[in-house]
Amino acid sequence: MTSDPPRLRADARRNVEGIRTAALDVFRAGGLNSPLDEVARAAGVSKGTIYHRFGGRQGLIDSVVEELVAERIRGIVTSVDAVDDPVDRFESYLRQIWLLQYDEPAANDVLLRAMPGSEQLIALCEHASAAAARFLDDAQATGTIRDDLTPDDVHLLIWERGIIARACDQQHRDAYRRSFEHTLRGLRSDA
Amino acid sequence: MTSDPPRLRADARRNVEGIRTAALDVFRAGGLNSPLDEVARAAGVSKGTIYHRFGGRQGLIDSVVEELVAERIRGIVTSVDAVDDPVDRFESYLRQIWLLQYDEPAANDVLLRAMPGSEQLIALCEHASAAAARFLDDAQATGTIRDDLTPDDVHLLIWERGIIARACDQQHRDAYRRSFEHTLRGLRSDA
DNA sequence: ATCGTTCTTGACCATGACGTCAAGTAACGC
DNA sequence: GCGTTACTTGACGTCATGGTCAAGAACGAT
Repeated sequence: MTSDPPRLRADARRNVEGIRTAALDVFRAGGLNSPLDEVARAAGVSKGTIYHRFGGRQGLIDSVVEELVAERIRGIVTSVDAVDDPVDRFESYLRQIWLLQYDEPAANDVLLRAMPGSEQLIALCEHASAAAARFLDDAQATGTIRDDLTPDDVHLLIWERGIIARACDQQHRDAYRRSFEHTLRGLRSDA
Repeated sequence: MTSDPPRLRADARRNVEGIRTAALDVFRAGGLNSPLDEVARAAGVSKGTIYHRFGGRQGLIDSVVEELVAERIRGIVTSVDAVDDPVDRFESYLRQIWLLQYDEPAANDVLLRAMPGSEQLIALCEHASAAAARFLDDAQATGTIRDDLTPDDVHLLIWERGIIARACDQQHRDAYRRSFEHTLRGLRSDA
């Protein structure tokens, strides 16, 4: 199972590992569009090696994205799942996703991107979407959250926050939070 | 007054005009970051001429920005000024600015940018900011708009919308409107 | 019509990214 | 140890942008 393809030579294996590690660091810090040269430098390897081993950016992303963000997103879903009040649950889901988008450019890229890649990622996104729809539904049932709100709206709100978060070097976290609280309030039913 | 600097040669005058016109078109369609080569092509002139005549992008912008957006922004302020109800006035100001940002990339760039330039532009922005502050204040006086809202918040809301509008090729106008209505609702006082 | 001056041109350099490949290097099997 | 083959390298090609400048073209004063 480790040696499906004939098995790599020792230096190759070493490099693959080094590159993955470097990619985790670099992508974590700068998002999935960080220059590959930077990853190469961080791995102490030449750009060519990355292309040779991973086929290019997409291959590299596929190979690390799971480890990069899956846990974070799944963590949010399960931790939010434990919240009792349906409205709190819905709102804290959004808050946490929004903050994740601000704090982790890579996760944001994943949430934003048209999801080019891996099976697991698609599953992950569906997991999150399904959870979001569930949270929304429960919250609407209490009458506190507007019932003209659709899962697509939620999607859109996340997308928009992602776009804003990408420009975050120009905005402080507090301002970011303050402003999404406005939006959040707007999702509640009218008096 | 027309001939403060010694007066240009005929071809130069012709080109300056052509470039300004082309810049209006190009910037209108693609925002203030459109490649200067595109402006040059549209003006039937070489890139060098633009640099020679306007000193670069900033100079060119300075020379057309007034004509490009001032009227739109002033128009919004005065038209909104005529609205009776203070809350309507405030909200329709935001709606109109936000739509302007969607519809006119160049205006959006002006609203977004740290305002590098011209005197008149600074005056224009202060005019708009002052109006916004006034609208906010009046609206808050009615008790319908949250009174913890500051002019800075309004600024921020406009900035954020601008960032989103920049990515608008990926979003329909209706979705854009729908989502800013959520935010708008969130600016009202709690029951 | 001529000539000095003003203007314009487009080829040129720079930057920063992606992506490729011939040639050199190092691991592995024997 | 040594040859074979897998691996790596880094120089190179490309594209899209911003920006410059010497040399040639156009103007207009005389």
